[in-house]
Amino acid sequence: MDTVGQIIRIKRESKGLLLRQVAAHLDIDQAILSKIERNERKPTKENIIKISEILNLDKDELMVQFMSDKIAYEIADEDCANRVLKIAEKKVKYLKAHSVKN
Amino acid sequence: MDTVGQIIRIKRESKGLLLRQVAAHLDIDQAILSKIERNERKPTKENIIKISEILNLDKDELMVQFMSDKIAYEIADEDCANRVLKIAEKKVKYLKAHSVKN
DNA sequence: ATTATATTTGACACATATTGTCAAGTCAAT
DNA sequence: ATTGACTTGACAATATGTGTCAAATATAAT
Repeated sequence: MDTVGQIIRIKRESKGLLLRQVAAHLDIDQAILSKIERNERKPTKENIIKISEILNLDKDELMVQFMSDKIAYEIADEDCANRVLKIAEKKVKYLKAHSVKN
Repeated sequence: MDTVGQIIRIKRESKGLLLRQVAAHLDIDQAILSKIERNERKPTKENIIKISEILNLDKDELMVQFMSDKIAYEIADEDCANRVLKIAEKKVKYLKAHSVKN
């Protein structure tokens, strides 16, 4: 089960890029990127987009990993976690069906 | 599709309690409770616990509604929302299986 | 062993979001 | 018009998120 951080680090290293180089493209300090890769900090959506650009990762896929990470950590300690996800699914369906269209 | 706010308001009224009375038990201003019931503000977990106490609502059930609300609103606008939930489910399973036992 | 380079760490600053208070406003029933 | 319940919006306090910076710690080359 890969975390977003692991995915990023492995890909960055496989491309032979330095923290400094990738961080420059994200316009953040390399310290933050270091922490993101070790799951000590969470990336912003902007970070995810820029990272997928420079590392040739699929943006949508990385975003899915990012958001599912976030949700999983949010509820993993609850014993009713699965019920929460089931009901959230229903609510998403409902919201999508009833939201104002763009 | 009921929101947490609706559930609370209906139960409070069925018990003939005033905002003021319930809010006092939660130790918050009634203005907040009013907003919570109209889904203008989100309750904290503490709020949820206290509310379930005074209104004789099932705490776990209310918590499930609360958290699923939160997650649903978080991701409803994403077109990959369902994939996110599916993968979050896997990650929860993984985290539960590998977490340090209490 | 010294130097050079890459990464990690932690203290701090700043911005934004959350959570609450308060007082004035609306609304319905006398 | 007064009262009681609720709502609203401006504000304050606090917590959380996002980033910088410089020092500490690897890692690798000479």
